[in-house]
Amino acid sequence: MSDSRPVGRPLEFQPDDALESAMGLFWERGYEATSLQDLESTTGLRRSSLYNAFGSKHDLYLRAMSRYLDKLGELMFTPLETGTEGLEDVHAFFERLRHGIGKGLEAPHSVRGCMMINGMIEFGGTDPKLALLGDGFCRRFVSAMALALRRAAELGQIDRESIDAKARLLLAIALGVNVSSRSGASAREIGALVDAAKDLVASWRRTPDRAAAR
Amino acid sequence: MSDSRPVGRPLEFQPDDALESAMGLFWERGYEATSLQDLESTTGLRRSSLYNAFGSKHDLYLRAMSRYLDKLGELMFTPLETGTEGLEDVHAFFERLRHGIGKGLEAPHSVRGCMMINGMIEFGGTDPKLALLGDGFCRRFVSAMALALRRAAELGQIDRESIDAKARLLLAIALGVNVSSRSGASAREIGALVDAAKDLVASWRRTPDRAAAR
DNA sequence: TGAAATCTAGACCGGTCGGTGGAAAATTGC
DNA sequence: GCAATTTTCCACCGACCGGTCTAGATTTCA
Repeated sequence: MSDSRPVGRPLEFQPDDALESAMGLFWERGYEATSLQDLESTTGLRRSSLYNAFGSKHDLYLRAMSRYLDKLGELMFTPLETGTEGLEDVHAFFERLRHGIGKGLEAPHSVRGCMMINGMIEFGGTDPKLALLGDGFCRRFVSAMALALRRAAELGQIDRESIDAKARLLLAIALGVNVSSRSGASAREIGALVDAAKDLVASWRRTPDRAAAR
Repeated sequence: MSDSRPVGRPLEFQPDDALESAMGLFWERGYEATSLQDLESTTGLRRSSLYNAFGSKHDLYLRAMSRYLDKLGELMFTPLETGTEGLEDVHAFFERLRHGIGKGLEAPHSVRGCMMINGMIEFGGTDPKLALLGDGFCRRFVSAMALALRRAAELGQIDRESIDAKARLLLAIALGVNVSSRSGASAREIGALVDAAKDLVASWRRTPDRAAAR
């Protein structure tokens, strides 16, 4: 079971580090616009090392995307899934969205949007493996959000009806926020959008008896 | 003032036709993934003719995008701007969105999403001219939507408050719908999303006196 | 008919693309 | 030390990239 120490010359680099910087480049420029030469210079590795470690450019991209999704999931979705506060967890999610998907993912100065969304649009169903990742991403978003909303219903904060539809609507809004972000919207604009989303969520709140609906 | 008939050999093709098919290709594949060779074969023109008529690949792309925006504006935004029905116009907008942005723009079998959104994501602020087009697109969306909502307010259908925020939220949702569409969501899923958007709009309706808030 | 103007066909350009192969370097077990 | 193994370096590959150029075809005007 224990894998023996490999024989031969040892790697001179940390594959994880290389993957991390490759991820950053793909995230910023997309797949087609990133050349092997670009990857060489930002990872500091030669082509052969990259090939040896990851296979083709496309394989490397897929690996980078998976890594991105892992991080994203932990940062954005896990809290939604494990939270116990119902609506507060949903608000917290949008608060995280406001301050940038990049937080904790080492966001650069430039705005990159969400790497998964960028990839889905660039490939547009062309690449089955990427489409699968994209599908998983959307499903996880919806299920995590629905989970939090269902908990909110249990807590009596909102109605039990049409929770899935609500979750899907929030997915669409989050997608929209990311598109806006990537296309250069100001922090103010993104902030306003997040506020609107949170208002929407707040509007689902059951009124204790009759009071202000908003 | 009257431009005289040009001297020399006349064009053997309709520039508009070429632009139309180039638009279709860029729409489907994006900018980087579309080669001059691809453009030659789908337009049926040689490089020199394309260059003669449109300049560089990038110029051609920009022209194609402008054409797309013209059509899109007329099909999607003009009705919103000239409508007189308030909320009904907004519902009609989403109904148009449901049946595909491609309608009237000769949507192909495959799903292409919105060409402008695809472009904004692919370039991500890299290209100033495209960014300008994207900005104009978003602004027009928001202003047209706000116009319709303001008319709805005048008709007493909704409150006058936070109309701009509502319009921006609807933009985010529409962006999200297009992303979902491009990344291969089924017609059913898109339909559910549009339904949720319409429900949201409907929820803004002022209750005549007390009746159902939803 | 001929000069000027414009367009088309397609060969051609240097550069870059993603990817490969081979020799040298570095480590292992023996 | 030696064979085996693996990685690194870097030159090199054919293909294709966006873009240019020239020769010849086709038109208008005189």
